[in-house]
Amino acid sequence: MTPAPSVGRRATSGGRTGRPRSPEADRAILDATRAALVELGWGKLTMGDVAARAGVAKTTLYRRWAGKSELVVDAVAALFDEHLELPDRGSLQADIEGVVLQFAALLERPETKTALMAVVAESTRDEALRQRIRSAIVDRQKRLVLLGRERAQARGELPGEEDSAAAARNADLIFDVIAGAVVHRTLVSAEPVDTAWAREFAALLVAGLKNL
Amino acid sequence: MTPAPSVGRRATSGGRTGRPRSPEADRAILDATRAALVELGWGKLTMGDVAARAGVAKTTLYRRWAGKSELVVDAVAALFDEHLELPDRGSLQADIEGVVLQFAALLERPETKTALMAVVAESTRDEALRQRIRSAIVDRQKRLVLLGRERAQARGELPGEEDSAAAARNADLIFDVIAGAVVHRTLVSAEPVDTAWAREFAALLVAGLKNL
DNA sequence: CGAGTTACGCTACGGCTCGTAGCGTAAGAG
DNA sequence: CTCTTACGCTACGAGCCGTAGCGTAACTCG
Repeated sequence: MTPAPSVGRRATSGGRTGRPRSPEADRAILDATRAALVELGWGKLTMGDVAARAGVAKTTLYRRWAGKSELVVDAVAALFDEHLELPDRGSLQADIEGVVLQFAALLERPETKTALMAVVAESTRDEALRQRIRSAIVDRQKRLVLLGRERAQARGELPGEEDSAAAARNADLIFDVIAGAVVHRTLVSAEPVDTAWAREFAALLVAGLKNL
Repeated sequence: MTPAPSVGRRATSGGRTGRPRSPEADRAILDATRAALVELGWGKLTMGDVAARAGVAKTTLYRRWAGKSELVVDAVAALFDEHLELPDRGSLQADIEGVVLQFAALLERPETKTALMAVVAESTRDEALRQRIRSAIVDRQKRLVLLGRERAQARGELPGEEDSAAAARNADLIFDVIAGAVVHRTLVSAEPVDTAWAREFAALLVAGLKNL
């Protein structure tokens, strides 16, 4: 959980004087942002519109977020916080299917569908935004991959790694394969990620991992 | 090759009367679009700026393309036309490495890097744009996958498919895995796709395909 | 060659969004 | 009660959008 999505941070109850920022405003703004994404999509979403929906002055938005990209990242990051977990389903194959379906469920929401690619595109020219996306969204996803591999190794399905650098590289590879495939299927091919697809994909990946 | 990137088509030399559209203008506009993408990125690229660079009136752009998205799709599609091929490297593993490096080389160009994700994001709310991207870019990529699989089957590295519907599903799966992984590695993880990564990825995929 | 048709360049425009400044007011801390 | 910071509101210059209108250029057909 991000305690304060603001740009200039403050300790929540630590010494700082003056009027505190309204937490209700934060919630209202992020809710309004998600609603606007659903109705308008990334392209037609404007700061003024979000402010109006949230019942807040436009200047208040700019006091907390540098622009549309940062605002939207925080708005969708909250969804990732709420909906990402990895229950132990007993086998590597089943765990992968689970995480795939979970990624897909998030990506198929109209809010995230229209927003994620857009902010990533922006981030190719904005290193700070890239870092924000990484810490707010990407790293949270990657944790599931690391957890899944640990479990598989504990079950004896996968060998433990000798070299820790190679282990890290391998985790990055697996992460790019899983997340990339789901994203590409959903947004580029525009085909649904259903249980059948998840099963075939997981089978392919497990076969690869066990026979490397 | 797209003979005419215009919206309203005309037969090139067929009966139509009136002044023909200037092919030099087309080239100049698409060149200017790519140059503007390199310098400004998707977000700050404007139609007026492209028109000025191309030495063309802004109205001329709008006579041919409905908007920024369509223009950029055609501009980057030309790059895919020029740089996509699949020389036979003798093995499935080597062919995959080749196609991965080729995708990556395209994605790492500043023009495509900033533009591809952006237009895909737009396309989630614009079916016509989605089709344009599909026919101008995605289908061209997918051909390489189909070709690579045929070769592998001819070499005896992969079994021939029994069910043609299953074969098509499988090709889609492989395509999403390859393209998705490369895109995710390049744009989200922002790590380079070098020969080492390509080798590891190809090894993983080949192991999966052979042991399904 | 002349008439018809389409493309082009140019100018101008209303409309929208951006991001900021300035002001008076509200809400906590000491 | 005073200090400090957040808030709402208004207003603004700037930039871009997409289109209309006009005169001119290029090509086809009779």
